Amino acid sequence: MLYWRIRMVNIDTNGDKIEELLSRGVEDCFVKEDLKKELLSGRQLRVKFGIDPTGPKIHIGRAIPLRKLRQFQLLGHQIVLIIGDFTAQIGDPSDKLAKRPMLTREVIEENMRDYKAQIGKIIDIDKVEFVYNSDWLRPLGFQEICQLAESFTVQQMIARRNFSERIEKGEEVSLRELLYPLMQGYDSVAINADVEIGGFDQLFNLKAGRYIQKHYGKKEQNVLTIEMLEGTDGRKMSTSWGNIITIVDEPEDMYGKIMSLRDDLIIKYFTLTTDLSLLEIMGIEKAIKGGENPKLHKMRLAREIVTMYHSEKAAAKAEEQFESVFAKGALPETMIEIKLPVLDVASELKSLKVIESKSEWTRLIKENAVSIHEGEVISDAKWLPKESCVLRIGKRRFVRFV
RNA sequence: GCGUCGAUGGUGGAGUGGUCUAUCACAACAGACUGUAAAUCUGUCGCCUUCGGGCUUCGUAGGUUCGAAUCCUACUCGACGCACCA
Repeated sequence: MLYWRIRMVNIDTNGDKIEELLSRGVEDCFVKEDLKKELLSGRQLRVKFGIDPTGPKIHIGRAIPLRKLRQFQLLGHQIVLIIGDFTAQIGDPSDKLAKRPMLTREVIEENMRDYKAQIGKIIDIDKVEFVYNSDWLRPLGFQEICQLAESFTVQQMIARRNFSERIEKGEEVSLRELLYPLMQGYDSVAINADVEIGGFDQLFNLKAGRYIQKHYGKKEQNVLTIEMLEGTDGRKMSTSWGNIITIVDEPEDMYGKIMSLRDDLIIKYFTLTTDLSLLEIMGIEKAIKGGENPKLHKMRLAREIVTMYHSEKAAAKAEEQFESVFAKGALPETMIEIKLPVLDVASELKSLKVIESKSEWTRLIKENAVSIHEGEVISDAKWLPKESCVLRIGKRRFVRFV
């Protein structure tokens, strides 16, 4: 009896939580008042988020919108994740000033494989509705597409910045790219979205959803754009810069990367990537401004993040190792080993890729960068180890002779 | 198809006949300092070396010249314009 009750959900309408949901890490909220009203109404909202299945690894920047979804989920709202398998094949012009190549079906499948396991670290996957937008986009015929295209004028479309810029510069903008926002907007119609979340670069696409929903006689979705997070060195996050932290990084690795974060980003990282209360974060900010050692707070940040994606235990262990290796200069647990009768250290190291060339070796020697662990500095490029020992090159490279 | 312009070290980007391993910035590496792999400062940053020096780089292949990243020719790739579609 009363089976349907099982499906009913309690919606949390706590005003403070809603306020935080609407502001923390949020770049822009459109229409804020309406969304607030909806959240307070006690109705379960359908929250849309599009997953671009091109990037297989989730880094902590990409995790921010997911964490925002989590907040919605904790209040009891329904998350709908749209796997953009169809749109990804078309290619999104959003943040790229260049055209993107079409992706093959196989590549998308490949990318999607461990995606779900990753997002499961952040949101409760069992409560999430997963949909593929090829389900409704692929069957559309030309007639329907024309009807859809009726929702936008060319003027509206080319007013978009990264189209207009390219047109001005005389670069080409393919018709296909103009179609992209229509498809993403149509997704909102297909799933009856009440709210859509996206990065700030998605603003145009998100708002397109509103036009298109209206065109189809539906209520317009509210839009929440999320702040972008800089990489550990302060530049834009990018795999090729090597400044990203993925949520599947090993604990030690994750911890170390966070410790190399620039001091001025500590507060932003706390705000966007942890669950610490805003009050507490303000306290930290004040403490650092008051001259407290930022290192301590950065360690706290590293602990929080590692705990979130691994465990408290892993975080403690990572911290311990970090302290012993970097702060106290102890040896790492594993290092490259070379069997002892060695005739030429430089070429040996070169073949093991410890150094790039013999010239580099000569330079390192000149810079007093090579030493026997807890022993003398080596100043002769032709030095040979007589007995087992550990060679330290710079701060981070260690080689053991056995 | 025709035409114009461009291609330089991990990246961006100078250099238009010799003084060019090639300005500069970023990245990277090392040293000092420290609060950590942060910040800052200093140095290094093609390869090999008996440390004297030697050798090799500027899209590819030739050519001119005593001498080329720099001039000429061909080719490859890229950007743009024009033509075709009408």
